[in-house]
Amino acid sequence: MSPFRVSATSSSFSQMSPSPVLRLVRKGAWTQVEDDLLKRCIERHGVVRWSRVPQLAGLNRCRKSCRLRWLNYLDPRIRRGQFEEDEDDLIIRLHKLLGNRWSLIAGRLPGRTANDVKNYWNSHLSKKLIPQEKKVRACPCIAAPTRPQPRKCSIKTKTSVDDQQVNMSELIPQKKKVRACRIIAAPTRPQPRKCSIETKTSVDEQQVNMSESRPSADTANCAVWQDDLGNVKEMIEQLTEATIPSENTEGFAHEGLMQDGVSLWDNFIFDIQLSS
DNA sequence: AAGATAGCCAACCGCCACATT
DNA sequence: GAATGTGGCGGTTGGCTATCT
Repeated sequence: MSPFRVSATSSSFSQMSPSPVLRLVRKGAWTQVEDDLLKRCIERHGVVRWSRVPQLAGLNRCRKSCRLRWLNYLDPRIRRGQFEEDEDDLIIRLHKLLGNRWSLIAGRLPGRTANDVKNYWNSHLSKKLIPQEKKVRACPCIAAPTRPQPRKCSIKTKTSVDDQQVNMSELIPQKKKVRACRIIAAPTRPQPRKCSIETKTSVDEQQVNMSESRPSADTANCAVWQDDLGNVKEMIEQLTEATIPSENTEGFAHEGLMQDGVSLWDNFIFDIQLSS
């Protein structure tokens, strides 16, 4: 496969050249030279607008590629190497609470990136847990969706659509499918973004819609999970304090949970309170 | 030794929320 | 309010490597 592809996204045009001209953007594995250029650029300018980085660094890469490379590989704070047992344990427990919110989970693991955690989960931990999960699923009272799944609602058909998505599509008119899926998923997840007044309102609306569109059994399960989340902040603090020394979590890890001076956990709890 | 298969992981893609124009 | 730009996220892909037959 050629390392060059025609970028068809509008963002790729704008970030690479002032005029929206179709051009080739390099893709695929990064070379040492590219790494060096990107590193030097970040060292010199700091993390400025990612859209400017390719130009500043002299890289023929899109902004997303640069950002990803930095965040997942070049950032000196990244810890490489084997996951330790306590990290395994923490990931498993956090995943139980948060689902596939990899960035949040990674935020509690100093030096680990969301991509690392996700890959590690998919290749190691999920397999480890399959036998346990089967046991749980065998019990009808705790069956399947004890919590709504995080967003995964593209109209695009997939080969492996799980039962839940099928049910959902039956409940929701085709036209509203995409939006409605988000509505169902949203209140169950910590919102990593700033919580504006509009956002709060929309969460409230989401709640209403959720109760309209969800089958009663699911609603009951939702309620169970919300109860479960009642002490989530406390639980996670206990989890991380027990596993990761606090001085480690203060710096890198905690940064991941802060946005514009607002703790994501506070938003998370706020959203949970809204939805209960 | 060689081909097939499985596992890992870096990178890409599509989507979304928010900010700005 | 609509259009556009941007940053960020989770899911998925594809290439490389290790292991198996």
